[in-house]
Amino acid sequence: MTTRAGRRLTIADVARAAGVSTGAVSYALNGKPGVSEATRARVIQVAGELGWRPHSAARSLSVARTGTVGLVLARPASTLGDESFYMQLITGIEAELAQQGTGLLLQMVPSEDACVEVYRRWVAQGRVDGVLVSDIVHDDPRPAFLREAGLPAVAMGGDAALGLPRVVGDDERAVQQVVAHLAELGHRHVARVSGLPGLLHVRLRDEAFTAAARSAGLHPQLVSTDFTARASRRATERLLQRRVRPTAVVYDNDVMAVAGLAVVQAHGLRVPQEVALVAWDDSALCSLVHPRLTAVARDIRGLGALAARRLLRLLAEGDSGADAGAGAGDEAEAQVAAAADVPAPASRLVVRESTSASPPETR
Amino acid sequence: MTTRAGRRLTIADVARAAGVSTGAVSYALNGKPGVSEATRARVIQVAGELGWRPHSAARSLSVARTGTVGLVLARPASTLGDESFYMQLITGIEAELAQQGTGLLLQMVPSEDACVEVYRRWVAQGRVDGVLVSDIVHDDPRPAFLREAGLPAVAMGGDAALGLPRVVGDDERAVQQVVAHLAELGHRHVARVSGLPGLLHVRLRDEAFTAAARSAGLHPQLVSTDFTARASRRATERLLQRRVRPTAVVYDNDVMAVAGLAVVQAHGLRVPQEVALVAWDDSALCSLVHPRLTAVARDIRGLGALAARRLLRLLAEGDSGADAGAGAGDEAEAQVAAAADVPAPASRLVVRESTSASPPETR
DNA sequence: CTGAAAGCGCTAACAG
DNA sequence: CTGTTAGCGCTTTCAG
Repeated sequence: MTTRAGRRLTIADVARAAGVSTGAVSYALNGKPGVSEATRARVIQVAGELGWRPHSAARSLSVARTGTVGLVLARPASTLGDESFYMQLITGIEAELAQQGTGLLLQMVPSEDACVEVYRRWVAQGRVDGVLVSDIVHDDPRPAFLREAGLPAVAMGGDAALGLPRVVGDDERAVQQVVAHLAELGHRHVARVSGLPGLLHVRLRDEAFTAAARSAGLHPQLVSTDFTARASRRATERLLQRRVRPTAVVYDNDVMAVAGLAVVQAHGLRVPQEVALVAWDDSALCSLVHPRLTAVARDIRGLGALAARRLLRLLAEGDSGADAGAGAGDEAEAQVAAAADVPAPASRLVVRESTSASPPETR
Repeated sequence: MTTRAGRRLTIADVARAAGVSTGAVSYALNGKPGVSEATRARVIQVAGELGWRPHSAARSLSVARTGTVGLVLARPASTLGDESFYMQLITGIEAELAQQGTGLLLQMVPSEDACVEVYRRWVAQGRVDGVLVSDIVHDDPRPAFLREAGLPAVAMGGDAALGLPRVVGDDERAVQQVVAHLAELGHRHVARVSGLPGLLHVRLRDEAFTAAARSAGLHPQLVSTDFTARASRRATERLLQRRVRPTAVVYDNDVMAVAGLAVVQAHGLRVPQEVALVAWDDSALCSLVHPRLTAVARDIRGLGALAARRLLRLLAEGDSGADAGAGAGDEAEAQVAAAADVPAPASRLVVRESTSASPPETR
C-alpha cells in the first residue's frame, strides 16, 4: 500500500492520512504530551502502515542532535587487521548503539593528531553527538581538544587525568594475577614483551608488571615493541640470548605471543618446560597453536558495549543536565568525572598448556 | 581568534566577516560560478580562518545527500572477530571514503533479513547515500530490495544476476591455481573444507574446485562448515578418517586452516609430507604457525577500496545521469550493469612449507 | 488538546 | 556578478 512514486514520504503525508496536523504527528511519535491517547495511537498506527520515519537530516537540524556517535581508530592501518581486538570492540559498541537506534560513524587515521583533525571537522559539521576514544597515549592531544570543543566523549582506558568519563579496565589486577601464577609455578625470571610504549595502558601494565614481580621476589625484564609479530620475534630472540634467560614471557597481545612461541620452539626450547608463555588478549589464535597459550581473557565486546552505553547516558544527561562548560572548580569537576567512571568487565586468566604444571628449570 | 562562545558558527557569520551575502559564500565554497575569483578567494580565506564547515544536517537537508555510505555486516557477531577479513575490508573502504570526505556508517546484524530492515530504516530516514554489500547468499533478499528502494549499492562478490554493480573477484582462477599447484606436487586426492554453504562465493569456489580437480584428473572431496575453528576440526577429523584419505586439504579461511593443521598434527601426520594444507585468505596467522601455511592471498583492503570507489562513482553519476528506475529493457539494463562491474585485485598463491616440494605418499 | 507558523543552517533559483 | 528569498522536513512555541 506504500506509495512507490518518487516523492519522499513526509510528516505531512502522515498527518493527512491520520487527519491531524503535522504538529500532532510529531508529538504523538515522540511520546510527548499534547495529544490524546486515541490520537496518538491512530498516528502511530498510520505512520507504521506508511512506513514513515522522520528524515534524519531534518530532525537533526531542528533538535540539534544527530543520533550518531563517532569512533576514530588511531593506528597504522596495517596493524588494525591483525588483532581481533578492534573488530570485537566495534561489535560490542555497535550492538549497544543499535539497540538505542544510534548510528556508528567509523574512521581510521594514522595518528592522534589526525584524529583530532577528524574530531574538529565533525564538530564543525555537527556530524556526531559524541565520540568514543581508545588507545590513549602519553600526552594525548585528544582529551584536551574534546573538553574544549565540548564534544561529549567516553574514553576506553587511560587515566583519571584525562578529565573524560572512562571505562576502566583491571589491567593492574590482571597483571598481578599473571605474575602470581608464574611465581606459583616456580618462575624466578619473568619477562614482558610489551606493546607500543606510548600507549598509556601499555605503560600501566609495564609498571604493574615490574612492581608485582618485585614484590613477589621475582626478577622482571621488559622489552618494548610495536605490537607486530615481527617485533615480537626480535624481542623474543633478544630475551632468549640474555645471560639470565627468563623462564616465562608475557606478551602484550595474541599475535605477538604466537610469534614468540614460534621463536622459542625454533630455539629448540620446550614450552612450557623450559619457557612458559602468556598472551594478553585471548583469541582463537591462542587455542589454535600447540601448546595452547595461557592468556588473559578480556570481554572486549562487553567493554565496547559499556563504553557505548556510558556515552549514551552522557548524551542523555547533557540533554537535560548542566552545561558541561569548561571552567573553574577543577576539584569538583574532577570528582564528578571520576564518579562517572565505569568498571570494565573483569578479565580473567585462562590457564592452558603454555604455563602448565611442570616447574621450570631455574638457572 | 575563534569565537569560543556557545553559539554555532553559521554561514551568516562567514558572510558578514567577508562582507558578502550568504549566497555568495555558498557559491564560493562549493566551487560554483556566480562569484568573482577575488571574492571566492576572500571567502575561502575567511571561512578557513573561522574554521567554518557547512553544518552536515543542514546541507543534507537542502541537497538531499548525506555524504555518508553504509555498510551492514550480516554475520553472527561471534565470528566477526576471528577473521581479519572484515577489519581489513573496512580499513580499505574507509581509506577510500575518507579521501572524498565521505563518512562510513557501520552496523552489524545477525541475518540478511535483519540487514534489509536496516536498509529500510536508512532509506526512510534518508540516512545514507548508498551502501556496500558483502557476503551475498543464495536467494539473497538484499539486491531486490535495494533495486526497488532505489538505494545505490555496490556488491562485493555475488553474481551477475544480482542486478547490482559489483567488484568481482577471481576466485575461480585462484581455485584453479591452487588445484594446479597441488596436482603438480603429485596429489591425487584433494579435499576442500568450505565455509557457510549459503554464501555465493563459497558455492562458486566449491564448484570451481570440483571442476578444476576433475579436469586435472584428481579426486575432489568437499566438506561444508560454518567457518569456525570448531567446525574445521570436525571436518578435518572426518576427512582423515575417510577410507580414501585426501593428501591435500584446502581451507576456506585462515582460522580453519590453522585449526585443521592442529588436528592433522595431532593425528601424528606430517605436514606437508603426508598431508598438504592450503588456507584461503592469507593472514598473519598463516606465517605464524609451523609449518607456515601456503595461502591464497587477496588484497582485501584493495577490494574494499575499489568497492568504495565504485560506489562513489555511482553516486556521482546518479547526480547528473539517468534515473536508475526499475523498469523494462532488462537486456540493456543487464548489459549496463555488467559493464559497470569492476575487477577486484588479483589474488595470488603464496607457497609456503605446508605444501612444499616433498611429494605426498599416494595411496 | 489541537492547528498554524517560525526557525534549525544551508543551497539554489530568483531579481537587481 | 551580487544580494534576497524560498524551501529542504522536522520540532516546538504560540494562539485558538
